[in-house]
Amino acid sequence: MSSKDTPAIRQSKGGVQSVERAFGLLECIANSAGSATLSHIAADVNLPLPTIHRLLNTLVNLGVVRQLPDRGYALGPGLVRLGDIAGSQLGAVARPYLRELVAELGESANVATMDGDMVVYVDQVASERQMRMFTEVGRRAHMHATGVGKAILAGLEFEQVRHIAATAGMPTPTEYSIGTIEDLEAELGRIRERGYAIDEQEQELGVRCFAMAIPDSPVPLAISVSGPISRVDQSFADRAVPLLKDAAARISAEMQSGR
Amino acid sequence: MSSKDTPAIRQSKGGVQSVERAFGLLECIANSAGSATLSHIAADVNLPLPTIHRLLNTLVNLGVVRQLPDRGYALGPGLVRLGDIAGSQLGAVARPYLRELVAELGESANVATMDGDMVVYVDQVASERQMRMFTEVGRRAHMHATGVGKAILAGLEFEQVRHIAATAGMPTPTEYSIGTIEDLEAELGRIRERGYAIDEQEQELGVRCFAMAIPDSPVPLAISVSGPISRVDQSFADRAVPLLKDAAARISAEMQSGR
DNA sequence: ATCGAGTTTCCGTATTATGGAGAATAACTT
DNA sequence: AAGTTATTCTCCATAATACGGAAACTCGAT
Repeated sequence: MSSKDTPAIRQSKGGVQSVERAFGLLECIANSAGSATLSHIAADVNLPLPTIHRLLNTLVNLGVVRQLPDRGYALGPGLVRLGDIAGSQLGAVARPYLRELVAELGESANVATMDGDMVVYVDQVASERQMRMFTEVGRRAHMHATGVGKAILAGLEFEQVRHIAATAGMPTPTEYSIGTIEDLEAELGRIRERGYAIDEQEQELGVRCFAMAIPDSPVPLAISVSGPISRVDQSFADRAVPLLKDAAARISAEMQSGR
Repeated sequence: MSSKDTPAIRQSKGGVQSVERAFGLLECIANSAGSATLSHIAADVNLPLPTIHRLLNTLVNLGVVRQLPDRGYALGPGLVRLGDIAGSQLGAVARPYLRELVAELGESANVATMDGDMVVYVDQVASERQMRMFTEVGRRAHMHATGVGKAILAGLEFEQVRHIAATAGMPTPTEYSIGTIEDLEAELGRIRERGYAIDEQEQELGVRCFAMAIPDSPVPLAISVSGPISRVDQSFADRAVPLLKDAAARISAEMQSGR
């Protein structure tokens, strides 16, 4: 999928164009699943070949792009590192609060963000229980089928929700999963009303999860606690929801204030 | 830990300095756990304030850096996205082969690359077993203490191995871990001889792992299968090693051909 | 061996990033 | 609260830097 509307490279005034161009190239390679040849890139971004070549060379030297033996270009391991750190730093703000949640509730707690049209878990504090939920950090999942995802979606315009559902699709991991855009819309309404999302065995059978979006977050962010339905019942919810709400508010405050 | 030897910003000739500087700043923020203020950054990289400011502004506009309300700077979600794509693209080539390995052997399989002086896991296919190994994608670990790390080291010059061990250090996570450069050298010899690496409870007690480097890879890459010692025994090895070898060869071939 | 698409190097030009000086804003002090 | 200092941000003349046209080169195909 080369691109939809040839975003070229956004040139905001006051910006350093070499840098903007460099990231334009990265973006372009990212969209060109796998490798991209020099001329293929040149077709996408509208720049003369020597310029692109010089820029790419610089990126290769930095380890951000790697050059394949067939001279194609691909994203390099340097980006993996930076992205990983970026993710963990996002999660770092929330971690102490997750710890509190786990300590008070005894079930695993997560933070996730939206990346593109999916949720990606950026941090988790696992419960000490023998049987516990655990979600790999970095794992990506469909938004409509997770508590955190639905919590984030509830804060978006429906137009955007529709677009996300369209591009990412709406698979149903379990028989309880939401499968249609209408059902999703209705569910998001309920979430907005009550202020938190419930994942009722929608992601995995036997697992219930309560999730809440972090208000006014610079990036979309949500936290959740989850565990087996046997333990995570109504009385659990009664204890969990106020704690979640409190944690979300404090995380929000801390992100606002910088840190 | 501001930095060890103030790497400043590496200025390789023929490179675009704005871009090199921009990544220098990202690197600097990455090292400054969490946020970094403008002047804090200025102390690390040796550049005048206005220059840094302009560069950071550009990065903020690109979504690669986010500015906190207290004017501090932190890595942004754009990097999470790029890093994630970079990782999945590295892993994408290997994933189908990992799937095969998991299907045939029933234990988790991983791909990792070397980034700087550590290994970073770029993809994993987890086994279906209840008790299973799992390694977060993006996780970094010391090279001498992991199967994949040792497999990669075995393909390097000893001078380089020595340098990596010196900069990264040689901690011993378990009593079986390799703790001295001499032992490591000897172990690498054995690995070269037999063609694959064994992690014998060196990373985590109770876990054994067989790893093999991908030959002639554009970036250092290795794959592994790992699981509890009870299941991952000699008869497992007999089945696993040929499969690993085959997978490594096919991944190598596919990476050579580009795409 | 010849061709041609794609890639890389060269180098004079002027566009682009630069950083000193200073205004504006926030933080700290009395 | 008002004064003081530290830090961040804006301007703009300067020249250093990135630019891109043209040409050399590499590789795969005929």
